[in-house]
Amino acid sequence: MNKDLYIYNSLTSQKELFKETSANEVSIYVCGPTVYSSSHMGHARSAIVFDTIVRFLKFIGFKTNYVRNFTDIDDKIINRGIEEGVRPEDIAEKYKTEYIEDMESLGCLQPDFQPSVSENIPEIISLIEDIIKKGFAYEKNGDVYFNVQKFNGYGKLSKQSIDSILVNTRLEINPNKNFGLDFALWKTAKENEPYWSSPWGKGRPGWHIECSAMSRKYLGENFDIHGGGRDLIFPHHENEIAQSECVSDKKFANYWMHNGLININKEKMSKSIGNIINIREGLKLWNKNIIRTLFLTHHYRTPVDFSSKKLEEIEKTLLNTKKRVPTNESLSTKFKELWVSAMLDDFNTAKAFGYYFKFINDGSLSPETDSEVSEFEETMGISGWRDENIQSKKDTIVDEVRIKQIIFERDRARKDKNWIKADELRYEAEELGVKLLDKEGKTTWEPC
RNA sequence: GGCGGUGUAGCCAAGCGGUAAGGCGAUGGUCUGCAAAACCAUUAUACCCCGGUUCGAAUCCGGGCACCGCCUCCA
Repeated sequence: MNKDLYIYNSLTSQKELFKETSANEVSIYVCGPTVYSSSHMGHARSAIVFDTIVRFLKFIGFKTNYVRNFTDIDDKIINRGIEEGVRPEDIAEKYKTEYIEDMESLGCLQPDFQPSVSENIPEIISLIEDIIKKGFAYEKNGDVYFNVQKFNGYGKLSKQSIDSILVNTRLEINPNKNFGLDFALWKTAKENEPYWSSPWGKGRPGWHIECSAMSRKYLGENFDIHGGGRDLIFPHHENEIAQSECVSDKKFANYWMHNGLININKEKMSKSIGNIINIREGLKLWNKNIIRTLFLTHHYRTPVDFSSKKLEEIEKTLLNTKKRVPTNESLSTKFKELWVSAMLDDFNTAKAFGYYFKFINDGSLSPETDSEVSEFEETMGISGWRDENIQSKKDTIVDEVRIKQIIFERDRARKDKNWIKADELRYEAEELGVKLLDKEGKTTWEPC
């Protein structure tokens, strides 16, 4: 079987043959959440995509060093704390715990490391000192800023020149900055804000520097894969590159992977529009296998429309697949070969799922005698789903006593071959929101 | 405006130079009093438009049109 793995690299805008820096190991850093509110479907997609990628890398024999951070020091957390009259660290702790629980509910394996900014302040300060020493940053009134113009490759990830960014960016007016695009590595604490002591006074890290510091700490100055949502390309990842490479003089991440974003009913999901779907709310309605399958039947780089119509379709697909658990003895050795080769081509889960459905619906797989199906399901993180009740929960309130009465009456009518009466009773049940099912001489019902 | 991306059946979605995966839906059939379920079968000479390269293009190149994202906090 061909073992070459190709990855689309956002930095070069093309698929490249993957070559690990350390034999048979993959180091991967994925940007995690800023913990100031409940995590949403966007976090879910990113986590599921990279969870599946890591599972697959393991499956083909790599050892993985997978790091996903928590940004637990941030203006938004502080603001939230002020709003709620709670200490910022309590806000962060609450949503960190929630996030970990949510990821587990979604069937995502824990990363090898889940560091937080608050635990890495010394590393951050030391990195900022290195940047200043190299002449790429300057201190002004207790703030430290990165000198964007000094860094040669600035804009290489987002494919923009400093000039074009300058023209097209709304810049905050900040007298401490030498240049509009310079960004903060360290910010002076205002009154009542949490702070850490530093060579530049009491303050806290800026956004971006934490990922440079933590990836350096856990994976080294040069590592294999850096991932995150598309929306992080600029400025977050662009700034990470600048901060890291100016110090190390090495390439930061070899491969940049960016997952596509979520739309809700064809509209962009965003904080400003306010159409965020929380993971917890989603999981009340949709089983994790349905959510995973929705995401994984799309290529990770394309947008996904998250709608109940779509989810219902996936539910039906999965239900059908579940019913068609193959029992025959035919062996289709091609299945594994095909889905693995799809995955080797830039983690094409959508194509892999196509083979999965095809082979199961053909009845040409037999999980009892062959581990191929479970191998696939394990890699996609939907293992064991056949044992679970994947049906969505419809909270229809029904009058069970009345339904039983209808069933009884209809049963009698059917024995009398009074089909007109029987049908009338069926319609009556439907009006009560219930569908009657005649199975093996017995009548059952389900909400419709 | 700058940069990036997308346009494939009713809907969703793979495909990335060799003659259109898969899912949902729909239609016909078997079965059932009727339904439902299940099973069988059918369901794009065709990939936004116009040119070009090629023996061959949904796939590459040029030019349009439409939609989306980033450029502001966001996964």
